[in-house]
Amino acid sequence: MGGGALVPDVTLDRTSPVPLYFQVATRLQQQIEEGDIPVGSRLENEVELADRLGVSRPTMRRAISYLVERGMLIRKRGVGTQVVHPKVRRPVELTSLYDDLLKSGQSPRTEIREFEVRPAPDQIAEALGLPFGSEVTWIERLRYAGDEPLALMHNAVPVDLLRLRREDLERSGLYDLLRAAGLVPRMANQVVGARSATAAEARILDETRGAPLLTMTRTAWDAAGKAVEYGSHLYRASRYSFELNLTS
Amino acid sequence: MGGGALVPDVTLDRTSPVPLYFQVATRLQQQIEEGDIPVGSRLENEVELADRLGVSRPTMRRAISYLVERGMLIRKRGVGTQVVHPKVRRPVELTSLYDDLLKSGQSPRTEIREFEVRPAPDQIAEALGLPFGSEVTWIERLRYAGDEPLALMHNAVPVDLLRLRREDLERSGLYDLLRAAGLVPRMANQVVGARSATAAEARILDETRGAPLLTMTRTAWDAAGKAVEYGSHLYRASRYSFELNLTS
DNA sequence: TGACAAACTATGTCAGGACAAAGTGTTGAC
DNA sequence: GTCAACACTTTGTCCTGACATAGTTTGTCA
Repeated sequence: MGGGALVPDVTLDRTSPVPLYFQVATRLQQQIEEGDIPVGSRLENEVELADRLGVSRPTMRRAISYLVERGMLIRKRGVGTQVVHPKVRRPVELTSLYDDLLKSGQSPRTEIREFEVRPAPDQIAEALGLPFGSEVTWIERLRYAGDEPLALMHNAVPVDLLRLRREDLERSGLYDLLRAAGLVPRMANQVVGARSATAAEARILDETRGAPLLTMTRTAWDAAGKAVEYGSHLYRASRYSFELNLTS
Repeated sequence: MGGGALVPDVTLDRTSPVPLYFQVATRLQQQIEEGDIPVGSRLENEVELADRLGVSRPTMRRAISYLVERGMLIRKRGVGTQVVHPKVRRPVELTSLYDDLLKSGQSPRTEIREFEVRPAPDQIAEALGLPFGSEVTWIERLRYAGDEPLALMHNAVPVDLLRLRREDLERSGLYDLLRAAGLVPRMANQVVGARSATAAEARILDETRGAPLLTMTRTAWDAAGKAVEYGSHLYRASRYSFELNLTS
C-alpha cells in the first residue's frame, strides 16, 4: 500500500475571513517547505486528507490545485499527488527594478533627470492605446545601486490616470506609486534586447562608448486592461541581468 | 437592469471526452475573440448563464475561471464579470527559438558544430542537479534564420535521460526531441543578459568584434522536477530580442 | 510461467444547494 | 438636502453526493 506521506493535523479557523481552502494550502505549503512532507513523497489521497482535516473534498482539491498551479505538487489520475523538487517554484512576477534591488539587499537611489507633462510621442501613445497627442507624464531617471549608476529609465504615465508628483517619485519607485493609486499593474508586455551605448548614454551610465547595454521596453496594464505605464529602460549589462522563472 | 451581454447559445457535446467546462470556456473565448461579446461589456450573471447553457453553476464558474486566469475576463464580487481589453492574453510560454522562428514564418536551419558525450563541467552539473562528473550530451549549434546566423547555442542533456542522436538533431529542434522522448519541459529558470562579442564569437556570428550580444542561460525541468536541459545561448542583438507577456 | 482480464485506487468531472460577503442603488429619517 | 440604513444583485465559499477514467495490482486461466 505504501500509504503516502502523513500530512500533520492542521488547525483551521472557520471564523476567519481567510478562505478555508487557502488556509489548507498555506499550511500544506509550509510543511512542504520545511521538509515535514519530503520531496518526492506522495500525499495521502484526497478523500482521506479531506476527511482528516475536516473539510470537504472540493475544498481539499482546491487547496491542492493551488499548489499544483504554483508548481509544488503534481497530480496523476489513478496514481496520486506527489511533491516535486523544490527547484523552481514561483513563475515570473511583475516586479520593478526598485523592488528587485530592495529584495537583494541593495540600497536603490534614484536621480530624476527630467520630469514634465507633455504630449506622448506617437509610438508611445500607440503602445499605451491612447489617442495621438494625449498627455503623459514623461520621466527620465537614473537609478543607482550603491554608488554605481545601474540603469537609465524613461517612463510615461497617462496624466488622466495619475497626476504624478516629483517629490513622491524621489522617495518611492514608480510601481509603488501606481499601486498606491489603485493602478495595480497586472499584465505587461516586455521586449528585452541589447545594443551598444551611445556616447551620451555611456557618459551618464559611467560606461565606455560602445559598451553593451541591456534594453527593456514594457507596457503594463491593470486588471481591467487599462494601460498604466510605458517604460523604456537601459541597463548596464556589466551590472545587471534579468532572471525569469517560467512554468508550463 | 442593463442585463449584460448576451452569450450566444452553444452546442455542447456531453458524450465527448473533452470536459464540459472546457467546451464552454473555448466557445466563450471564441466569441470574445470574434467580437460577438464586445470588449468592456459585462457577461450575464453566472446563474443565468449556467442555466441557459444547461450546465451547473460550478461548471460555469470553472469555465469562467479558466478565462480569468488567462486574463480575458475579470470578476468582481457584487458587480459581475467583464471582458477586458484583449491586448495581453497569454503569459510567458516555455518555447524554444526554433518554435519562435517557425511561428514567425522564418525558416530556421541549424548547423551542428559540436556533438559529444562528455562529463559535465561542474557548473553545469550543479545547474542540472547532477553529481559532479556525470555524463551529458554536449552540443554546440549555430542557428540561421534564412541565410543569416542568428544564435550560437550550447546545450547539455543528461545521457541517463535521453540518448540524443546527431541525425535527429539535424532535423528537429532540441525541444521537439525532448518532448518526443516524454521529457516535457515544464519549468525553467532563465537569466538574460548582454555582453560584447569576442573575436571568435564575432567571426562565427558574422558580427564585428565587440558587437553587443544577448545572452541567455537556462535550466529546464519536467513536471516531476527532473532537470532535462541546460542551455547557454548567444544571440545577435541586432537580429533578435525576447518578447515576454507577464501576468499578475 | 505468461498474458489477459478483472478489481481496486486515486484523481477528474459534474450536479445542486446553501449561505457569506462585497458592491450598488434606493429609500427614509433628520 | 444630506447621510445613513436597508434591500438587492452578483460573485465567493463550502458542502454532499455521484459517476467517469486512468493507472496499478491482483488473480485467473491457458
